[in-house]
This record gives sequence, structure tokens and C-alpha cells, in this order.
Amino acid sequence: MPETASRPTLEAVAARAGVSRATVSRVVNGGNGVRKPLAERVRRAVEELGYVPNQAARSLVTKRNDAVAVIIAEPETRIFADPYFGLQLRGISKELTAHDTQLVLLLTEGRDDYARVGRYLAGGHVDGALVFSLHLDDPLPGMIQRAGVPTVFGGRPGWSDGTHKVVYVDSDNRGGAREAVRHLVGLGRTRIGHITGALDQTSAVDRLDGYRDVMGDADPRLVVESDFTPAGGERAMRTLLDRCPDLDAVFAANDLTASGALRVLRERGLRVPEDVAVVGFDDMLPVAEQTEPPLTTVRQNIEEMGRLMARLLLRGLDRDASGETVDDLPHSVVLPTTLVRRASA
Amino acid sequence: MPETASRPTLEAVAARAGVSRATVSRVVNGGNGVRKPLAERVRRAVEELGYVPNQAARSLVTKRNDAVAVIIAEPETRIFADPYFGLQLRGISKELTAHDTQLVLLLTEGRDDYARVGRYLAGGHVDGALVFSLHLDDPLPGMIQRAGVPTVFGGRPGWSDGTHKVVYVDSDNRGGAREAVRHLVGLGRTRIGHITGALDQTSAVDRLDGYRDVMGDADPRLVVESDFTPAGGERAMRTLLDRCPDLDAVFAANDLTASGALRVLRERGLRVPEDVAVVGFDDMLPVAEQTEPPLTTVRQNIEEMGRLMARLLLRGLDRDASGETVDDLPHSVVLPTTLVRRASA
DNA sequence: ATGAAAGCGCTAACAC
DNA sequence: GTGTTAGCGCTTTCAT
Repeated sequence: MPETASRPTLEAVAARAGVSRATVSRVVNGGNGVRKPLAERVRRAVEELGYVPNQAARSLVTKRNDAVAVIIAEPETRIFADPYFGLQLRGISKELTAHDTQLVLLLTEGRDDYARVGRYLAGGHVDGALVFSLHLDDPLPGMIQRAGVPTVFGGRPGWSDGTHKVVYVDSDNRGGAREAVRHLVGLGRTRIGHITGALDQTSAVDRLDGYRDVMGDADPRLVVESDFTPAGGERAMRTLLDRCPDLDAVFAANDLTASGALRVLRERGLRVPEDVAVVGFDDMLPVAEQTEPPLTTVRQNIEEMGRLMARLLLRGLDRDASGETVDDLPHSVVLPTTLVRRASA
Repeated sequence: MPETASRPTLEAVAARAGVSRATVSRVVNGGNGVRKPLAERVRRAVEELGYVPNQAARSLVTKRNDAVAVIIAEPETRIFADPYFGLQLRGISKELTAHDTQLVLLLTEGRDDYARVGRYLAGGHVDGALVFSLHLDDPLPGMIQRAGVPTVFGGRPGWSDGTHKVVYVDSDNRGGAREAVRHLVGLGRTRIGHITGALDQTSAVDRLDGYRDVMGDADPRLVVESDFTPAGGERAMRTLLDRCPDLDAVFAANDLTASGALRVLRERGLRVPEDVAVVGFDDMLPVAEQTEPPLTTVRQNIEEMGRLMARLLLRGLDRDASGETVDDLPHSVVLPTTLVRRASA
């Protein structure tokens, strides 16, 4: 398309307002140190010409991009079956928008993509990065660290080289798991099983730890490793039932897993919650509210996590700019979870 | 952060390779018209210095951004409860990545955001836009058209000024609906109800039209307007049942709605599919596979839609660059759907 | 085939 | 306060 008659430049506005480019620039960037009437004249010229600053030219001199990358590395399609992804993005987007910062989305799946992302980051296209690091052996955090791009992680990364300080925002997976299991205990349950998530993700490990915090050294057969999927949940539930027929409750690592477990329970003719109480994790609405019976589960404030990630990153960037001391580095944040009671436990 | 020792420039590479900046530029951009050995020397210098072109500087002169905006306007949180959003993005991302184009995500919710998006687009930050236009009265398409940014829509926009040609990618909602209803008819059902989606979205209208294509002027009480939500589905199902107790099948505008309907059916002691067969739309996995019974539904290839949107846009941009005639403008595409049979019908 | 030089549109010293 | 000026890093004629 004939890029509709190239847009007006600073120069044009300056001419129209009868001032210098510098003055226009000042006005456009906040207008400090420009006398009222002059500024007004400039603003009118801007208005009339429909002037919009050229970001490329600006970046070239300021060395800022006013853009941050959001990197979502998820080889599996799991994350895309997950509405949380969208909520998280929404939270991030809101915060970035409020700071006139653009969101560049980088989705990866596979090694080649990693190289590409590495190059992009190293290319200085963005001022910072927000990364969802989902697997323990993920090379991404290392690459990012090396690229020297300020970063905030979503979920505690299962990675640390001890020297660099990583900043992350996470839900209190362990605490939430404890609350879930305690709830079950409060219901009088004693044979409480746990279906874990994929243990190469810290969230799964933390939830397992929370379970153990409450159950101590309970019968180890009560814990079955799974993978956060409904099918995995079904399999694990069968195993659990075969191993421990006297089971009276299950804490599943997430709602998807729980839904699979519920199906097996129903299939075996066990009543929920009468025979076996079930608690999930996530409060993934389309799932948790639709199961039969609806799921008691641990809710995390996903959107808030996203917002916080963005806020921490932006604060870090501002700090850079204003040259504060390193001690002001933003700290990681762990958000509380809440138990949502429905019919399953 | 002390932006880790500012990155090497073209100049530096040129010096190291003992050539001019122009030559390095040529090599970096494909290397046409540069003799082999020289090019090789330059490439080595690039490698050694870890040179990455400064996109801002490049954009400044080329007037291309190698970035496109993805605009998702969804006032409701509905879209975020919807995994399709992610799939769509994945498709888009794959295609853009293959063309070295960045994805700038613009999420909007509310009028102020619209102005912001308008400004952004007018600012020439991106070469094109991919827009999910979900509501009939959405002002976004108009704004975009005015900004003169090449655009491809996701889903047929319920908007047209007759003069501008809009390019979109959509699923064959009408055809899919027809197939769903025909399937029900093939099952011997005669009293087939329809719970519509939000009728300010073309997808809902098209699905209703598909239903009517098959059912003709059936009892109008068989159609109940709803809103794509589970709660809406419940309400609509109750209405439907009260109005037409002899109902023997329901085609719901999407899976979420269907899941609500299923719940009401169960609550009323009606068996699915024996008493009432149910078909949904979307094949939203976490829902369709988890309902009791699992949902027969119409699947759309969401990821492919995304990929196609990006492809059409990029093709359009290339066309601009190569100055082909207007007749080569990409055309809209409607993707076929497929009926997925599960237990509910 | 390669190099020299002229900007792209903007900001930030520095003068006045 | 406001204007002048010197680049930011790159591509792209235009010479050679």
C-alpha cells in the first residue's frame, strides 16, 4: 500500500509552529521548559498535522525501545489449552500499556526458536523480557542472562547459577497445596493421595512439597507422579485406586488432572465427595466449574501475577535509567492462593 | 543495567574486515553483489564481534518495521477463558517467525484503549495488523482502515463500508452448523433446538443461519438466544425444555454453552444422548473431552486460521513492496470445519 | 564489485 | 527559554 503520503516530521511541525525542531521535541516529550503560549502553538500544529513521533528515529538516539518481550516457551501444546496464558498476558498488557510500553510476543517451540530468541534479545530490540520458564532444564534463562537483558520470570525458574540474582513472580504453590491438604484433613480424611504434576516444573515440585508438609511421611504409595493432563490424571487415579483401595481423598496437582481423576472415580462407582473427596489446583474456570461435581480447588491470581511481573520489570528499567543503587533491585514476589470450595471436597 | 558495553556497529565490523560500511551492509542483507572471499571475511568479522544489526537504525531508513500488530479486542473476559486465543496466536507466531517479522500484541478493553491503538497504528510502528474483530459494532475496523494499515481480520467482521475491501480468514461457521444439525437429523431427531451465541458476533449469526438452512421454518420456539457462556447455556436450556418438552436434540453455538446445557439436562433427569442428543461447536478440548458425556462437536482449525491470517498479510506487504497490481490483493479465506463424534450425539 | 557520502527523524548538549 | 548542531546506525544512490 502506498504508505499514505509519508507522515509529517518534527521538522514540518516546527515550520508550521514557527519554532525550532528542538522546541517541538520538548513539547512532544512533556513540554518541560517551554513557555505556555509557545507550547500551545506547537501542540496545535501537532494536532493539525496529525503528527506522530517516529519511534525508530527516537529509539536510535535514546537507545530505549519502549518495548519488552514476553517469551513463552512451551514445547507442549499444554499451555495453549490453558486459559491462564491469556489471563497472564492480559495482566502484563495492562501494566505495560499504562507505561506506554509495547508487548512483543515471542513464542518458542523447539531448539531453533531458542537461537532465534537469543539473537533477538541480543539485538537490543527490547528493553527487557518477561519469561515463563516452565521446565527445569530450560536453556532459556541462561541465554537471557547472557544477553544481558533485564528479566523477570513467571514462576520460579528451576535454575540458578548462584551468581546472578533472578527475579520472579510466583504463586505460593507450596502454601496452596498445604491449604488444600489441610482442608481434606479437616474433612476427616486420613488416606489422602496426591497426583503430582510434571516434576520438571517447579510448580509441581512445590505442590508436592506442600502435600508432604502436611502428610509427613505418609504411605509413599499415596503419591503418584503424573503430568498435569486429564489423561495423565486418569492413569494416575487408576494406579492410586489399585494401590490403595482405602483411599478417601485426592489432591490433584491441577484441575485438568483432577477432572481426569473424577472420571475414573465415577467409572469405578465411587461417589465424590462421599467416598473420595477431590481437590484440584488452578481454579481453571472452564474446567473447575464444569466437572461433576464442581471442583474444590486452589485459586491463583493469574492476572495479578502478570501485572506484577510487568511492574517489577518496568521498575527495574526505571532504576537503570535513574541510576539508583543495585540494592534497589526489585525482589521476587510470591502471591498468596485461596481455596475455593465447591462440591468435590 | 549498564547496557553491557554497547554492541558493535556496522562501522566496527567494517573496520575489522577492512572494508567499507556499505559492503558490510550488503553482506548482512543477503550478500548480493559482493565477491565470495570478501563476503566470507565480512561474515567472519560479524561472527567474531557478535554483530547484530540495529533494527531502529534500519527501520529509520527502510521505513519498514518487520513487525505486525495483533489486536485482540475483547471487552469480556470470555476470550481469555478460551484456549483458542492461544492456538490462534501460535499459528500467527509460526508464520511471522518464518518471515523474520515480530509480533506486537495489542490487547484492548474499553474505549481509551481504542484511541491508544489507533494512535499506535497511525504511528507507523508496524507494517500491518491482524485483528480479531468480534462484535458487530466494533469501531476498530473503521479506525484501522483510516490509519491506512494493511490488515487481515480473524473472523468475518460484521462491518463493511462497501468501498474498502476487507480481507479476513474465517471458519465455515454456517457450513459447520449445517453439518452438526444434519448429523442430528441423521440420528433420527426431529425436534432439534438451537442455543445461539452472542448475536452481535458474526460467528453466532452464521451458526444460526446454518441451523436454519437445515431446519427451515421449524418451530421458532426451538431457537433460544444466548451468549456463548456456560451459565447462558444453562438458562437457555431451561427455557428450551420448558417451551418444548418434546425436544430430542440440541445444537449449541459452542462447547461452553453445550456444557451448561448438559448440566441442566442431567439435572432434569434426561439422558444424553438417549433422550436428548447434544452437539457443540469449537471442539474446545478441555471442555469437550471432559463433559459427561464427552461432546460431539464441530472442530475448527484455529491454529491454521492464525497461520493463514499472517500469511495473507505478509503476502499483501510483499505485494506492496514489489508493486504488483491491485488485482493481486489477497482474498479472504473460509476454512472448512469437521464434525468430531463423541458420545453426546 | 566496492567505497564515499548523504541522509532517515529524532534527541541532547551546548550556545545564546 | 529557545535555537543550533552534532550525531544515533543504517541503507542507498552515485562515483569509481
